[in-house]
Amino acid sequence: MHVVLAREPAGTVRLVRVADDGGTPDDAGASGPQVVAPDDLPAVVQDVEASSAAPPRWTWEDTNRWYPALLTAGVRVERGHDLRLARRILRSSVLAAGSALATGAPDDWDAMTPTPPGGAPATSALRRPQEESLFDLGTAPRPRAGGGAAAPSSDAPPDPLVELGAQTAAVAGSTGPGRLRLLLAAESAGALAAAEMHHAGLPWRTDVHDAILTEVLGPRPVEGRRPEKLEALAVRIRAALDAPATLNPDSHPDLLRAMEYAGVGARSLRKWELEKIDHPVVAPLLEYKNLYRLYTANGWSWLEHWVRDGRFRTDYVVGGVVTGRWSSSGGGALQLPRSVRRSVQADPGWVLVVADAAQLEPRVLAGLAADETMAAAGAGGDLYAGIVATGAVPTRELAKVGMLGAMYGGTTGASGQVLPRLSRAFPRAMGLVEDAARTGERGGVVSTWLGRTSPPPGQAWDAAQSGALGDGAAPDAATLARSSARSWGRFTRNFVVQGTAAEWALCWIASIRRRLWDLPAAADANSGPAPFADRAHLVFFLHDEVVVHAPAALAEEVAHQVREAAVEAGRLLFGDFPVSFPLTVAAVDSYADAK
DNA sequence: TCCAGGGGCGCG
DNA sequence: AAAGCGCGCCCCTGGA
Repeated sequence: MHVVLAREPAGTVRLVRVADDGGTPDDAGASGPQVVAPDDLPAVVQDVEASSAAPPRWTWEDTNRWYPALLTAGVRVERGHDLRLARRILRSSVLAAGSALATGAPDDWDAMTPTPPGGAPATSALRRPQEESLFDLGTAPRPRAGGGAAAPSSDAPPDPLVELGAQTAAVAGSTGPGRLRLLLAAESAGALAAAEMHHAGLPWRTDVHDAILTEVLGPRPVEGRRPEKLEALAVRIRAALDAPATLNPDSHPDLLRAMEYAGVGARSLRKWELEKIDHPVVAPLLEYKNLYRLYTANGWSWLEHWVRDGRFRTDYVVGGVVTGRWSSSGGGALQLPRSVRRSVQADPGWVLVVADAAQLEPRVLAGLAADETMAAAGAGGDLYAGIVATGAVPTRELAKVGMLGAMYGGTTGASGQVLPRLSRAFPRAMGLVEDAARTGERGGVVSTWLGRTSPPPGQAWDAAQSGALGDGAAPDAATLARSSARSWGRFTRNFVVQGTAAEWALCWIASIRRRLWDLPAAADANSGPAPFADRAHLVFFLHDEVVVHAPAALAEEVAHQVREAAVEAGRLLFGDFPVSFPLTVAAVDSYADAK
């Protein structure tokens, strides 16, 4: 059953129960719309959640518009339906292509911008790029505006009841109602998990982070100056180039000019290119770039702006990537460099259970393509070793680069060379990605296993294709057409794999959060705010990897549940097809100690 | 003074 | 242009 939350003009909230088939629920009893004041909502939600035989699907226009305030009040819900996310999927899915929802003109739902966690409406005008540069006032990655359990804003979207009806009809009339239902449920569960992870935050030891920075960069400098290790390297760079003290190593044009003058022979400042060059400037320059990156991206300024009260919080953007992966906004949460992961530490008496899915994408491809040979190669735990064991390729490294090339569209080097052998050994899996590539090259769309569909190429792509037509077309027009066609083919090739892997990961995380909630609360443990203060809970999610913060006594049980969740995710997607999804799981004090 | 874009690198 | 997918975010530059 759905419980739809609708904001009324008076500021009150109306709860309307809707059966899963779109009708009126037959457990009439207490049903009928219920109107509550916003302040009373958490208690009402809690009550419904506790008294229902099967937990209802809380249905709202945007999870972040409602759920953060519930969490702040200590209320957690089991299931949700995020209308905004669901609509985005249904509008473009080929499975629901004929539905009224998909064929209708764009409306306010399509124009909706996601609400950041904390509930404040997104006011894009407030978001401005950085206004200070590194050495005048110090880097300032800007935290989001907002925060606090703001009342839902007044720019109400159209009626959520109407929208739910349209979505239910679109799914029911689709060519894959089961798949779409699972996809929408998983996407919505992801939205709940994302809000919960924002609420809980990732445990972050400021003192440990500071110690790392001080060791690598030297003490924190006063504003406007480089850290001493960086400054020393700048001096060495200038010396190696015989350049004046005015040479600013942060200025690429300056640096390239000085390097050209010194006869270094580099065309760019990319790391891989510098590494090929034999010149005294290379070593200090590479080290400078390395430390500079740490200083600017994850230095003291980052720490000040993104870590509060021992927790790092980012805005997870569910479905922020076209393929269905999440992105994040704030703090570069999905790019935390290994060098600072030591700072992620469990609270005293707690542990971090870190799990990642081994070779997720090729395994997903095996399931997608129903390639039993490839699935069997993965049965032993190391898919690449399994591929070697079939005799398809001689080494694990070749198996790995070959599979990556197949999924990304690589054609050159070792990965291109082993492709024919992989195609012979695994015709179904290789055939599936090849078909996806051909479809993209023609300008077509492809879909993930559960029905998320790729966007069609844009106007520039169309123009490039038609530009190559006709006798008068310039030769480079044909080149452009071919290269953009191939490029789009690489995108669609990867879309089916990356997107289905994201679906597996959503099912995994959905299962994990449900299982964790079923574990016993720890009587004497206290970590962070309710409702997770005494319970194991998710604190980080990175495409194919999760971190759970758990009372130490529950470490083994959590690890077990995380593994069971992976099995469940595999079943949800691929039923009895014998593809396995093994995990690497570690219970550690510090994130740096995993794997 | 503002801001889009280039170059670069972190993560999966 | 590394050899190919998907991102966020840093700095600086240079034109408006």
